[in-house]
Amino acid sequence: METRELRYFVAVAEELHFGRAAERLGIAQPPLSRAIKQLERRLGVTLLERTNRAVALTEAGGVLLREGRAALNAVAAAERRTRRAARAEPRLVLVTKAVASSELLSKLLDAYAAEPGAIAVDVLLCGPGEQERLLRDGRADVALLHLPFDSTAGLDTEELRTEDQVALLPSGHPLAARTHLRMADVTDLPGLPLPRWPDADGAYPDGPGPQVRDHAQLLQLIALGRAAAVLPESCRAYLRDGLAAVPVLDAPKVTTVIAWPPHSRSRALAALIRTATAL
Amino acid sequence: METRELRYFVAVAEELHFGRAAERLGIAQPPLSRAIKQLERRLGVTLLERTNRAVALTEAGGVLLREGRAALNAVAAAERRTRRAARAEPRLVLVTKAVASSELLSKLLDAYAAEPGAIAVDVLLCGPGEQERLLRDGRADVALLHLPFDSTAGLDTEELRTEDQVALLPSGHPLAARTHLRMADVTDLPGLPLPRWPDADGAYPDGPGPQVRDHAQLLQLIALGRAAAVLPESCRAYLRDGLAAVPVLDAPKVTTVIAWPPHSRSRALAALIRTATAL
DNA sequence: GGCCGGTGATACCTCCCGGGTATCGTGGCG
DNA sequence: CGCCACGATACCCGGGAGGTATCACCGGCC
Repeated sequence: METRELRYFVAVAEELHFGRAAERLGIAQPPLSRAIKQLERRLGVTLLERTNRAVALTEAGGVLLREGRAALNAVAAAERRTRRAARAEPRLVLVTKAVASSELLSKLLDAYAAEPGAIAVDVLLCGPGEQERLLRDGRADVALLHLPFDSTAGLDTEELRTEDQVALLPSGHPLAARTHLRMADVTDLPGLPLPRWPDADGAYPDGPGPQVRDHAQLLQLIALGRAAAVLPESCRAYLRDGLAAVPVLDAPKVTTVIAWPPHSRSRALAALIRTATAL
Repeated sequence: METRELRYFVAVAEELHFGRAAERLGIAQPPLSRAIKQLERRLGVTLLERTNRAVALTEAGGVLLREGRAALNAVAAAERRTRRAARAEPRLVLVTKAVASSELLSKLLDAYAAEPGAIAVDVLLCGPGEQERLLRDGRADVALLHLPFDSTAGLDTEELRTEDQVALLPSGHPLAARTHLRMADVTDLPGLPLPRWPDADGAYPDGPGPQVRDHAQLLQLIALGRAAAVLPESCRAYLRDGLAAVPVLDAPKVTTVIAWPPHSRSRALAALIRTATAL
């Protein structure tokens, strides 16, 4: 199976429309029809159910869509990492959520920079759930993830530290004076809904809370008395006027892990991971 | 990058010889030279250092070899899983080491078979270290692995149970009468070396011990007084005349995990995993 | 109910590129 | 010094990927 065939199939499977898929691929519709048919013949498998008005995935087609995307990611990652390896001065790309503990990160970067043979590290900040994709398709080398929120499926990881969570509230709020809270106290505050983050495809789930895209927005909304949030303890570093943090006793512990694609330990990456676990 | 180019490059990178690589690929040498050169031009990266007598990988070439193998595996897995998904009656393929605890496995298979909607499970036995490859290239759906021996890099896992290790000795051996042992007692027994297992590419590492390929061979060798081994406790199930098992107090605990490729949870696989964790 | 429009399939052409054979260039080695 | 091993180059051929034109099918609509 050639990657060209996979790209074509994934396009059709996503659009469920040969014409639009062909346009997206920058080719005409007939060659696309032919390519898909040839792919089906070579596999000996029907991937798409075509009625004259609609295209639908078969069971096997669904499998190939899922697996094909992963395979295309792997190919793209191979290409990107090869290109990057050839650059004159190698760099590491570390990706983490914008919300993450900047204190741990800066300690890590400082400690790594002090290592002999350390190379430059680019820090990439992204929204939640995006890190895994960036690692997978080769745009990033290593990530800081937060369990249990992020999935480590298909990655190698080392635990760095575990912390409790606190509720971030407007400082004037009655609960802000309490010494501790429970999840039940925070989940259903009148007028203070928990915010909604965009999911993998950039859409927001339904619900009451305000839509937020980054950490600054979130803090602003909380300070304005329009939202509350439960965040790892280290977010206390971001406390400022108008914000209060109160421990939430029964919130799940948050574990920060360093994660990297399996089998991709270059010397530089190995050194960074060693530094991180030694912190 | 097309999979054809990747296959060609991997062949050359492994052989470090255009002629042999071409032969392996079933094509002539000139088109192979051309294809590699074209790949290098398109990537803008020198992958191979050719002197007139020898071919060597560059840094970037090494990266592409590693990543390219992974990508080719992913493509092959997509193809195999699609073919399998199209078969009339779906089956699950479970792979485990031949050495593994047959008792846990048979409990798992029985429990799963009793589930509503259970499908047939093929059990594949293989040598150590082979499981990951089988999962990765789509020949298997799920594996039983043993930490810390097997790598779970790039797989999703759930822990099933943890057990101590015992030394398997010929029953006539002086140590066989002891109530317990330490690793130091076992690693350097005169005349009873630990066996050598083949590694990923089928070759045996250098060393004194006899070469073994499967569990039956190993037991036979131990019973014959030609080897000793340290194995998980559950291997007591295989004890027979001529064999004795003695606990090894400071041997690392062995954790059996069920592992599967990330993001590939079909309904049947999810049910099997649920059954396993509920055992 | 016949016509239209949207959609995928077919027919047919072109041209690129992947593959083959023959040969060259070069450096190591006897 | 000449042979040989090996990768590069030159050149040719055929298949197949891609394009255009058109067909076949069917749902909807007046």
